[in-house]
Order: sequence, then structure tokens, then C-alpha cells
Amino acid sequence: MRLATWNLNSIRARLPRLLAWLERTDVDVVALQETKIDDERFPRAELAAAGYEVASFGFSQWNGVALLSRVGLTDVTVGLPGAPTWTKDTDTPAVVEARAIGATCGGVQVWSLYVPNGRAIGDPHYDYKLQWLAALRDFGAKTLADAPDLPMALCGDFNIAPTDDDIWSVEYFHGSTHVTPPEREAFAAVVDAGFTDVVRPHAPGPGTFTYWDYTQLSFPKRRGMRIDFALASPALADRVTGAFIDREERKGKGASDHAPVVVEFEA
DNA sequence: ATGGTAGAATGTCTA
Repeated sequence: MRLATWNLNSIRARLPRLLAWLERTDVDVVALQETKIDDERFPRAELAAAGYEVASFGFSQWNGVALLSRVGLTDVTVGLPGAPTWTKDTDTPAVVEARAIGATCGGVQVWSLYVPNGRAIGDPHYDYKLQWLAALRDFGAKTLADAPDLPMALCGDFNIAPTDDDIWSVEYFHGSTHVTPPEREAFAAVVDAGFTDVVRPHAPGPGTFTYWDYTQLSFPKRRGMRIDFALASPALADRVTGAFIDREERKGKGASDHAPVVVEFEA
């Protein structure tokens, strides 16, 4: 079985690329982030024609997550249990954003996660990010406490580079989000809850990235970050046979700023 | 190529 995670940065802008990528990559399950579309307008027919069932969670032009599967898609859960809400100011009601969706696909509980960016150290969004990650850790820990042998994958854009090997320049990111000790500790807490980064052994660093900013010619200059992950429960991690970051997909006109990350495991 | 990001509710926020 082949499982992928990909921050698409708009499924409308990227649908032809997504369909071409699905055809040549031969993946069974895909966790998508930043679909930037509401559920009504999600291009289900095009994906069904390509052989995939769809579960989506999106409200508007921001955020949005989805799961595509050709090995079954059941027990869909919309939203991360216990996730904090967000409001941009005190006059606006706080809402649950479209940042998590889970389902059972081919016997694996797969999650597509879009962790809040954090924006800037000290910004309310930064605290929201840390709260969101704490909810993810709590949910993961509780799920594995109840079902220690469950094959489960936490896939998505975590908006954290866990170590200095995961950024192109320590100096460049000094004072920025994605690399601060509280963010790295929040990521480590998810790992400590029982979830292994199953891609890293197959894509060693330093200098191995999943995201390159659109600006400043970052991609050709190899100035990126490793912020997209597939974290596997013990029962699933034991079955992993390979993984890769599809850097080729970042090339050319009309690419997302994130590359897909693919994991292979024994059925 | 003498510049230099992209996407969405086309205006300005988000990343």
C-alpha cells in the first residue's frame, strides 16, 4: 500500500497537476492540505473518474483538508477531537477551522492535518498553533492507549522544522516561527505519544526538504524546510518498507510550494 | 529572462 501527504495549495489551481501526479505515482491513499475550497465545490467527479473516493472538510478559500482513497474510505471524522477554535479578533465568533479529517482507508486510520502556521512569535496564532498541537498529542495518546495495535498515520503539514538539519539556514530563520523550542517541543510530544517519522530513515538530511517558499528563487537555490510529515503508530511503522519526497513535483510552472511525501508499507 | 511568489471572496489577507 502506498500513502501520500501533500499540501496542494489550492485544489482548483492544481487539479490537472494532481490528476497527472496520481496517475504516475500509483498511490492508494492521499492526505491533502490547503485545498482552499468548500465541500460543495470539491472536484469529486474528477477524482472519482481517477478511481478515488473523497472525504473533504473545507469552508472557504482558507485551509481545507481532504482524504482520497482507492482502498476504502469509512468512519470519516471531521475535525480534530479537542482542537482549539480560532478568531481573528474579539468581535468575531471563534470557529473550528478546516484543519483535520480522519478516516479508515485499507485498514489504516489515516489523518490529514494542517497545523496552524503561527505567523509570528507572540502572535495569538502562535499560541493557537501550540494549543492545536497539544490537542493532537492528547488525541494521539488517547487513541493508542485505547487501541495500542491500531495502524494509524498522522499525515500533513506540521509547519514545524523539528531540527536545524530541517532548514536551509539557521541564521535565516532566527527569530521566526517553525523552529522555536516550544514548537519543536510540541512536535516532539506528538512523537513521544507513539508516532514515528517513518520518512526520515529513507530521506536523510541535512538539506532534505518538503517545502520551498515561492519567493527569492528558493527552490532552485535549494533553500527549503522539512515541515511535512507522515508519523506512524507502532503497528504501522513496523510495516513501512520505503518512503520518498517527490521533489520533481515542485518543479515547473504551476507547482505547489510543497512537494508530496510518499510512504510504502506492507499490506 | 536584466526580474524575481502565489492563491483566494478583486482586494488584501494568508502563507
